[in-house]
Amino acid sequence: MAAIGDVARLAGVSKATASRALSGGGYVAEETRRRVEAAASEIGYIASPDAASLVTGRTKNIGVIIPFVNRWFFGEVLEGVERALLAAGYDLTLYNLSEQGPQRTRVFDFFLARKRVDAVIAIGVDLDDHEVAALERREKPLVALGGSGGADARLSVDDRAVGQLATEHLLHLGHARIAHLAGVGASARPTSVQGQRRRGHLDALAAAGVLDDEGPHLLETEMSLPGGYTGGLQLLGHPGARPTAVFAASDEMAIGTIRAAEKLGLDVPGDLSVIGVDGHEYAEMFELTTVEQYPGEQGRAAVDVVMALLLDDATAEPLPDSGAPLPTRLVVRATTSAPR
Amino acid sequence: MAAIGDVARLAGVSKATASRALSGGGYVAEETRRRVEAAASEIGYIASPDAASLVTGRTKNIGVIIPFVNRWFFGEVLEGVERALLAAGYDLTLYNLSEQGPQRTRVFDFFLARKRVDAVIAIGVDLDDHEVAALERREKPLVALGGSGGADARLSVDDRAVGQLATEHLLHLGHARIAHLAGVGASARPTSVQGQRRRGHLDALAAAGVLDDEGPHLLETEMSLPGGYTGGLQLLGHPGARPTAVFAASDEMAIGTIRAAEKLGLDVPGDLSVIGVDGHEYAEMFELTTVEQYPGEQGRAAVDVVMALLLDDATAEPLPDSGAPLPTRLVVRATTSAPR
DNA sequence: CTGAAAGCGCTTACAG
DNA sequence: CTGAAAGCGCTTACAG
Repeated sequence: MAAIGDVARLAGVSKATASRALSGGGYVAEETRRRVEAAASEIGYIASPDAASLVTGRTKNIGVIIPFVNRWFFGEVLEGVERALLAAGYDLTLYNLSEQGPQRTRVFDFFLARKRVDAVIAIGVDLDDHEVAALERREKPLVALGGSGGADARLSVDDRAVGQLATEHLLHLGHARIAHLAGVGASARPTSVQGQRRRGHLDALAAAGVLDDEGPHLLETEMSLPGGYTGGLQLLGHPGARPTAVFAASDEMAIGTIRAAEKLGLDVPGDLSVIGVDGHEYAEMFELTTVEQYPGEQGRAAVDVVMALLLDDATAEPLPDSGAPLPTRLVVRATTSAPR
Repeated sequence: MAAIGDVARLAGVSKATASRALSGGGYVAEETRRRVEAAASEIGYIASPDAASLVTGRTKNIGVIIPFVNRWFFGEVLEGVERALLAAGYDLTLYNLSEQGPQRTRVFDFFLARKRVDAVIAIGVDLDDHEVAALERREKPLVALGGSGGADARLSVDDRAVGQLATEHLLHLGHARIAHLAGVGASARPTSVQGQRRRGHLDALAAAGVLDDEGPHLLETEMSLPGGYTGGLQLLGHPGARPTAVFAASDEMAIGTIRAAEKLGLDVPGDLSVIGVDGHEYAEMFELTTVEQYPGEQGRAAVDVVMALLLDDATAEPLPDSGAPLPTRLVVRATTSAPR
């Protein structure tokens, strides 16, 4: 188990000098540095991160908490975060958080409370007060991507504007009976992603004065493809005034809705227009009109902010991207058209 | 920054006793233990894992290397691993490996080479000699789930049998012109998952004597839904003897193929039977016939093996599940039927 | 530019 | 059952 003492001996210097040559700053003669490096690589020396952390207080490790790994948006963000972290020489410790429950508290009170990470990135999680407090006590920077609850920095799409834009697109095409398939919790938690999208949808309807047509068609369901399928069946199978358009809160839901429409013998977009949100990798294949966002980029941006926070420490430097919402873009494809 | 010394002082014992009371084994009077625990929770003490690792050599941290996070199978496995690890009190450090390239070597030579993990779980990765050597040098247990290359233990589905079963199902229904949509690299790397599935497919055809019908219809493509879509278009759009059935190497490919068939105006299963592999969460919605496997369980099983390896150390205890292939099951739904 | 020494926060023989 | 001491492998003032 090669330790730094071995390297030092082989190079004929002290451990202090070996340490400085290998990692720390400090002056080291060029010639000495070369000798130390040669010695290190000769015996395959790699510093123990634990020992280094113990003295520097830095772990070079970032904790990432994320509610799903197997939803497109979250998976994309995670890959973006991982790539950026790796490039910066950081490890990523993953905490896949279930909705609620004892396992979740365990993560905050036990895992995250230990001093093993330099900072935490929370992706799309709604932090409650207890959780924020648990993190604050450890004085670790917390950067959030979407979600809600106290954080040192939060990157976020303007989900209300997204919802508004999606619905405006449908209104613009001439639709009046527009249903919204929202994520579970949209009305209960207005600050959540799904809540904001729903809010924007209602804003657009209200602004267009179509709200009272015959009351809004709103349904909450899992933000997944099967969720969109069963929700779509529900929305479209109901007798009476069928909506001519659906704004689904995610592309996965939108694709499920399209499938449901097909199942019921409805033509998309002839009988029903469908718009989603995300820019999912399947969107093109399904010719889905959607409001795109760029989760991979978002992950990278979150890492940039973390790195800035870790550097500046107390300094109140303006953070990269601070303030401005993350970019989104309406992409019109073939699942939306004027109503018949 | 509460340290164990503070706890000890508050409880009126030595650091050694405090340590024993809190974590280590060793005898501690019940009354003393209570006092120490009270003191610890009073000041919110949590042991520094780095300091503990330094002396015990155990990090309570497992490295997981995985090629994708955003493919259903891999996401499921990852969630299963994460849950099991969390339950065991272990952290999960994620290494999302790109196919090849400098970033990949960096993970093996730099990240994994450090002493930050107690063991490594490799999910669906084909390790080359250099990589295996890099891991062996660190004497960390390596357990593999699928994939290939040296490992201390490998859990695996019998992919050859899976391919055979899928094709036999189609043969049994009376199909003779059966195409196979294989994963990229299936013929180049016969030991890979996609290679084994292809092998099993060919076995079944050969056994049934239909191989020479007019030569096998084989196409390699990305093991994703868009991959299945473009592959399906290719396979089905070709003039001449169109296959009456397709065995797709994954459910995502199968769903893409179904979509392609619909696009071409073909009825499934009337004009084309489709079978996949996985038991994807979308399978039911698409009424997809498939050979199911259980990635969440597989992840959990891999963790069990790691824990056994970490416990037994040198002991050559028989590992849980050792030998037997992981379970799979043919689930017949509505995308396969007898040919017209 | 380099070395000796102290110390990061724990755990673990070793005595008692 | 408990305590004093050594040590895990580094890094960082402090002298020189």
